[in-house]
Amino acid sequence: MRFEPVAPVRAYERVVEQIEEAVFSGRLKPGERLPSERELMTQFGVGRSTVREALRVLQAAEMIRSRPGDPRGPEVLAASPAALQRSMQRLARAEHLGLAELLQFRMTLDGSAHLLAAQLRTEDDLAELDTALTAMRTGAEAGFPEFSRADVAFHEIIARASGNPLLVISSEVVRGVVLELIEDKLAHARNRTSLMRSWLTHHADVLEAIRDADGGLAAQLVKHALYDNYAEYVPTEDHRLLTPLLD
Amino acid sequence: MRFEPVAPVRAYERVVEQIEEAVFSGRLKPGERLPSERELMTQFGVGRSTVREALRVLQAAEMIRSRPGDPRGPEVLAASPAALQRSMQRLARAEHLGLAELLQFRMTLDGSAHLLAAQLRTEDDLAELDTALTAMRTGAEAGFPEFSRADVAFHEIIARASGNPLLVISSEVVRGVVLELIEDKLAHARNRTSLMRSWLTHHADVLEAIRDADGGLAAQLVKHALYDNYAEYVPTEDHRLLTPLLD
DNA sequence: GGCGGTACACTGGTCTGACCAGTAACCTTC
DNA sequence: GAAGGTTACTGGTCAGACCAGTGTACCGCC
Repeated sequence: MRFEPVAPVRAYERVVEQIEEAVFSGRLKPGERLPSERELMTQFGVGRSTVREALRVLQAAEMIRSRPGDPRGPEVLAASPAALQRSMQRLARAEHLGLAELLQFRMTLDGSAHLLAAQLRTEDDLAELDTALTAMRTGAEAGFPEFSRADVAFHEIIARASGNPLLVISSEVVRGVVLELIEDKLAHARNRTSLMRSWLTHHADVLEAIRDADGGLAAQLVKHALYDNYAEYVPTEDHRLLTPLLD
Repeated sequence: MRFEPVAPVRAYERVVEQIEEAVFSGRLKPGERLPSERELMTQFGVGRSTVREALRVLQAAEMIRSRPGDPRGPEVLAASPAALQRSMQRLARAEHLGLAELLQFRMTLDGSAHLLAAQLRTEDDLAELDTALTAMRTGAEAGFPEFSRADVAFHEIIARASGNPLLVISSEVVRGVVLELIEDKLAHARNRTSLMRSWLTHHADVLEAIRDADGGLAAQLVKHALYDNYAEYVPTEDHRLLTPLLD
């Protein structure tokens, strides 16, 4: 017979639990409001500092948002990958994750997303991808930020067509972390224009493959595209991490 | 010319930023201690409640841990995927992620990990996998928890051999979320023994494939193993999400 | 009656000061 | 030197206060 170590339960933790439970169970829907801190403090029977620490934790988890002066109280937020993204960013910084690892991971995720998307895509998805591609073409002339937005949209449609929200979120998260790592290198206009041109042709090919329901090809294309466009920023000794994914 | 929306910067946020920066830059290493709350409050020039809210945020991010009474102060923790796991768990609950999506994601991750591991594995990795497999054999007779531990170790060695910490962490996280979802269904001893037997033979095959550096085969095997063992818990209408990954 | 502006009640953010239970190191005692 | 008690400090919690800011209801003006 073995015993478990006991950990004292803090008051603010129990407050967090109750509010969390209310949100997860659906009793509190996004957009609805929590009672004010002073009201919560009487309902929970704790001091205001305890309530506030609980709200801070929930706010760090991106579950609520409070604004001073708003008489309606703290707002319950819709679930978002923002907290996940922050956790991953912190981990990437703390573990000193290199571009190679991130790129490897993104090639994996995007490859699978494309594979699945090619086999599960509907006609609506194809139409959306068409409009996203033309948006990229016009965006390329308007400037890098516009192009980038259209590019993100294209990727997101594919990830969504894969039927897996986790793929959508993870690619988005990793994409953000990667861009944060190399954004200074992308600052030069020369790199940008060649990058945009390259991505445009690649995306057209990918769309073709997805239309043909050729998942293997689509996955190949996107992995090669990522490699071709970003490998130059990866230390040469790390290339061996990437190449196995290309066959 | 466009303007950015301004958001007031809270005092506790600036405290968080400074401590975070000290940890990320390496000035504060894991195991080291922060000054006490009362000391921090004079150093930052803020009240104790502000310091405490900042520490709460950092604690929610799994960066520090504080224990009442410890005169050495709050402890700086090593980077861990715990926060990531919590974020993903919350997201899974809030988005009502089903077993199908989670399993699809895990098949993707583990497949890639096996593919990479087969091509990048060293002799040491193979030796470790050998011992892990025998540990599973003996663990299977000792009981489910022991077996489960050895099983996790096996997966972790493979993930580590893939050279990608993100794969290690993500599989671990998703694995945890999946198990939480079906743990009640695994409670029956009958299910457990057949599960253990099934995993043992599968793992032996996988080890073979990895030894032969046949990444494609290893990936196939693990995806099929996951499908065979868990698909029964997936609603039939969601099977179409999984099957495209099996070819 | 419609419309602007103002007053007010209330919000969250922060600070101060206090008390408690618990820890770990020190210091006594044998 | 070991055992046990003392003590100075820790984090957890509460109470009460002040401030800048917000949304609304009200009121006077046109």
